[in-house]
Amino acid sequence: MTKAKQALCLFECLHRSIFNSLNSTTASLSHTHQVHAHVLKTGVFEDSHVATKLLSQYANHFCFTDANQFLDSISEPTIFSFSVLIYAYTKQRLFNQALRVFSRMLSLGLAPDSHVLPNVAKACAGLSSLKSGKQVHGIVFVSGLGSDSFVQASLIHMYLKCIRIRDAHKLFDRLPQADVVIFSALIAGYARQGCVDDVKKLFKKMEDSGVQPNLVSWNGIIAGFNHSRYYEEAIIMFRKMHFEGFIPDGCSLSSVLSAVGDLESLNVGLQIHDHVIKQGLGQDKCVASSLIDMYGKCACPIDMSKVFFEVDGLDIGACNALVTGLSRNGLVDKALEMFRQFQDQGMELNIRSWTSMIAGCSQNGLSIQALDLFREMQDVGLRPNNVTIPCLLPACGSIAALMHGKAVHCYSIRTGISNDIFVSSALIDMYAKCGRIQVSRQLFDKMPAKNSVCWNAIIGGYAMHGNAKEAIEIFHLMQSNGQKPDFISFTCILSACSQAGLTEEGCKYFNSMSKEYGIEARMEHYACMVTLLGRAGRLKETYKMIEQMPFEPDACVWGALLSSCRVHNNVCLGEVAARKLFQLEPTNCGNYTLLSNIYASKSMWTEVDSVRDTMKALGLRKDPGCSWIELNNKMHMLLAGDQSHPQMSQITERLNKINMEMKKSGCFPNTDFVLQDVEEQEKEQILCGHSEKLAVALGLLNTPPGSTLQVIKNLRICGDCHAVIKFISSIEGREIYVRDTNRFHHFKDGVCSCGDYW
DNA sequence: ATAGGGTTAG
Repeated sequence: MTKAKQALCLFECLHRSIFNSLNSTTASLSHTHQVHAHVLKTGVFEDSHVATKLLSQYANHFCFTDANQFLDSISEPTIFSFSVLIYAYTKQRLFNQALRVFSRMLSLGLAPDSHVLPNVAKACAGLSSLKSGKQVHGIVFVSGLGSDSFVQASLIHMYLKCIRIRDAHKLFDRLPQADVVIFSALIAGYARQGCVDDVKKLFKKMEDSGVQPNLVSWNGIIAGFNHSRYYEEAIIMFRKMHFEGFIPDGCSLSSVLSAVGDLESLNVGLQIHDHVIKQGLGQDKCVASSLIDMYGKCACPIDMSKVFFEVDGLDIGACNALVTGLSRNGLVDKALEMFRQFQDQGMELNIRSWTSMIAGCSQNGLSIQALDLFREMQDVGLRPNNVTIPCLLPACGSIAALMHGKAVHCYSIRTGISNDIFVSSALIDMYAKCGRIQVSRQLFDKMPAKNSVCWNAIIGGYAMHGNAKEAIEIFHLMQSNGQKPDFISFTCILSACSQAGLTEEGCKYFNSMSKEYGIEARMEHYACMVTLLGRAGRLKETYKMIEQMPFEPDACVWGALLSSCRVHNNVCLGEVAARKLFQLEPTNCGNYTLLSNIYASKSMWTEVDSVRDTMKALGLRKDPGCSWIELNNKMHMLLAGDQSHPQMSQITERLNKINMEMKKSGCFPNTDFVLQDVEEQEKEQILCGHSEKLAVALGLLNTPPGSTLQVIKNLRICGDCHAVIKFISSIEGREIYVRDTNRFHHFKDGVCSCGDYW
């Protein structure tokens, strides 16, 4: 053998070993780089096999920059090279990039083959881009590859993902013969649309054509029904599959568990959990996530945590399910703790994680925290979407953070999600809670499509503002527009009637519920009726209604009665309601305070002391009155009697001045509202310290004359404060909105929108 | 190197 021949042989061996070393999918990145360098030196990269191998290695390592550079360096890239890159991009769900590579391939005049087209169709499906999908279909048509079964299946799949089930079916009907893969894809597509009958029909057709469904076919149906919220159907199919002798795998179990969770069927959930254990699928990430989700939805936080801690390693799905489940079960502090722990552990939290935590805070009264998290989320580079926004907005509404709410509204417009039905309903509610009912109405009128949530949002908004006329108008408009009222609509309309003192109207609507609409009254409707009748002073009638309720009244109903008794200072019924409430919610301070205030209004100081002693013995402290005002984008919180605000001396000075003015014009402080056994002068002092007055004074100090003020209070507005704020609105020429626990008070020119009825 | 099925935010 000549030396040259030996060298060539050696080179070939080397070449082959390099080639083989890249066969392993686990070849390290540095090794790939070494081979790349070697290949560049020796020039063998013109070998398309080596080029393909190198490209796929880079793709496996997510090194798309290197892969693209390499592709650029090849003088005459083959269709293989492009194919590999498109495949890798599709696999990484980087569909846009996959399509970009494909169009580059086309521009070089390379004709697509039956291998690359399915991946391209898959990228279109992944993007749900019907436009690109149709283009690919056109290319398939021109290329004459339309009869390739892989290509056909991928096109059908693309149309299904783009919710073009008819187009998919058209292609399907043209197939000479469909195999199990095609049937399964189409059936799953129908299930995703919730077309129960079509699924059954196709299933029969499949069996008639002699095609046997397999596990994947069943899983597609179960997942599809779960996706389209046909939860019962999903469970029925799971049972059927089991009955047919298929052993459910991780895919079947995760889908069916999700459906079980939404139905809150704990017993079924427990059975399926047994199944999971039997199959040894406890470590499957998706199964674990849906188990956690299921226990969370079935109000079993302990079992939920157990599943979470039994899974090895952290999985984003499981973490998100845990955070959601904890908040859902009122353990929002624990949820926050876990959320921070995940962050500390370097977990890469996604938009769902943040949205879930924001929703948890928002729904559990932690409004400020929700707003902080929203900011923090954007700081780490995540963009809120059409789910995040409706989760955050209730927090803005709850503390009347109008500036934040407006910013979120602008963001929704910029990102094109403001027409989303959930987003716009949440905006309507937020503006109403921030006192801007006219803005709510404008948004409502502009909505292109409305569901009951939107109608209820605007009716509820009007109710909160005491605009019963508008609320009733919309309630009827809703029906003439073909939208049937649901039980929430009635809660809104009843509360509107009760705010406005429309007692007879309210009774009429209440009676029509079951008679005309077939909606049985729920707890919240009875609570509204108690408020409605109670406020009108018809306390005996109210009590009779409670006694005749078809189910056991809850604390809301008794609480409504107790509040009415406080309004009319009815000791006898108040004691009855309070006794019930002390049993139902022994740690709710508000109930003790109300009873004590009823006694105090009748100067029954011994009884007042006795209630106070009970509270002390239970370790309870009265909820302090608390008001908020948003000034220059910052929320200020003022507590009754609290002196700690930096502008407190100015506040006091301003209030004293107003007091003098009032006395001059013949108005004196109404010390009946001080429910303590103290001297008259001290009573005046106490009234001056009420949080709503402090907040209004702070607003006067920090805003230009004539501008509108808005205050929210955690308790019902005090009668003296109501009188003082009316006076302020007149002498200062200001519109002042005060939202208390029940409704809005709109003070203008010395009168209040509630007509002094609240 | 190519086609069908999974979970976790409102």
